[in-house]
Amino acid sequence: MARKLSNRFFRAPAVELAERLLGTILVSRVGSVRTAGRICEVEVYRGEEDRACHARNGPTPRNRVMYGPPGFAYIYVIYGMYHCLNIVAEPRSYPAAILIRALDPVEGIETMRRRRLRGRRGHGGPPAGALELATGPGRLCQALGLDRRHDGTDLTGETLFLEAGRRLPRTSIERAPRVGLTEACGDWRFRPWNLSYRPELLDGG
DNA sequence: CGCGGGATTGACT
DNA sequence: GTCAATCCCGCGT
Repeated sequence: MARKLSNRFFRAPAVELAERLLGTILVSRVGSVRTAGRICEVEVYRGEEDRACHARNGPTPRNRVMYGPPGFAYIYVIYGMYHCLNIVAEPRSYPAAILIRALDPVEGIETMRRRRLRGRRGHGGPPAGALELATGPGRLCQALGLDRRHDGTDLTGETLFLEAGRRLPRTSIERAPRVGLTEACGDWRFRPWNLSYRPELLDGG
């Protein structure tokens, strides 16, 4: 059994935590089923001054978890039909979170497939293209069975937690601007706070 | 209380 | 490449 990461792991500056999250295994135990994937893309949202961060206008009912201690899940609804999972970073009262944008599935893959099919609009027939299980923040929440009820979950608990994985060398981490931001974010739009790696680096390459 | 918009996705031209 | 789905949030009134 892999080592579950303790609260100590989360106590790091947000960008550093984002680097350390890459390559770890995110595990959910929802409905007594275990599903897990290796984190391969994350994004940093940090501080009220960050115009892309949900805390940009101060504390609200939605973002309250971001103002709490690190190591908790901040989950919100987006576009009325998807959810996004974040991991709270930085000390209490400093709002910051790491958006989990993509996983490489490693466990419970049939469950993930079932949840993704059930979650599709229209409950339609077979997918036209390949069914992406956990690439994309909305998709991975579906695959892991996460929704608003898991907002505020302690990531050292039994429902949603991390297991140690391979720590990536900093030089193998790709840095890019965050995805999906508008010009209203000003220069914050271009900060290279999207972190990812090429999965083949962990497949033996 | 109304209204604009969103850290997305999937279907379609 | 375009565009609709779908609804909660957060702000202005």
